[in-house]
This record gives sequence, structure tokens and C-alpha cells, in this order.
Amino acid sequence: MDLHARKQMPLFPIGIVQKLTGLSARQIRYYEQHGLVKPARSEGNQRLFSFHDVERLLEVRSWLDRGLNMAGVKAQLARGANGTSDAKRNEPTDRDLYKWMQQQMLGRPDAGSHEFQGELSRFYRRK
DNA sequence: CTTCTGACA
DNA sequence: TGTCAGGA
Repeated sequence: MDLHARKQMPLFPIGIVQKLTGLSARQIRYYEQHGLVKPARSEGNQRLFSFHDVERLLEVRSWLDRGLNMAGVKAQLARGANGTSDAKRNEPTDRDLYKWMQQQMLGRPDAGSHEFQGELSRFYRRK
């Protein structure tokens, strides 16, 4: 399984995505309605976002921060625009994200482990 | 406790 | 966009 495939894997719930993107759950769901992202769903109908979705959301936020409205953002996506300056500078690199995940996996012995670790282990699992 | 949908004093 | 309801 290559990196590209892993980036498509449905891994995190909306709460994690909020922390990763700085967007509110309301915004994330709203953007989904507008087709900006298409997270997978768990059996319990819970949204499961992939790294691809998270990156797209960060890209969307960079445009919104720069004053674009929904129409503007859609135009960028339609044009296949790639995040420019700000987006590139503020967007966490893959390494940042992986490092962040490893921290989650190492876990905080006191805070109790997250079921999250189990899901994330899928990302690292070979084959 | 977290997430989901629908709705708006 | 925030926030509340009512349910899973």
C-alpha cells in the first residue's frame, strides 16, 4: 500500500479534524454539504476523514482566510488550483502530521488510551 | 462523552 | 456561523 492510498484511508472523526484544521464542526459539515470534502461514513453514520480530506480542508481554510466566499473556493477547486503562499506556509507537512499521529499513538498513560490508537495503527500497519 | 441532523430566540 | 434540541 503506497502513501497515496493511505492518504485516502478513512481515519479520524470530526473532533480530530477540528483540531487539525482549526475549523468548527459546523464549518466542516457545511463545507461537506457544498461538496468541498467527501468524508467516508462509519457504520454508525459517523464521518471519517482521511488525510486527503484534512489537506483539502486546510486548503479551503487558507482561501477563506484570504477573503474568498464559498463560490470563490469552489472556483479554485474547480480550476484545480493548488494552495498558494499562505496555504503552503501554514499547511502542516506530512511529517508534521505523522509526528502528531505518533504522539497520539504513544499516548498519554494518564489520559487513558484512545480507540483512536487502534484506528491509527491501521495507517502504519504494513500491507 | 462524541457525533448527527435540522433549525433559528 | 454559533448553538440548541433530540436521538444514536
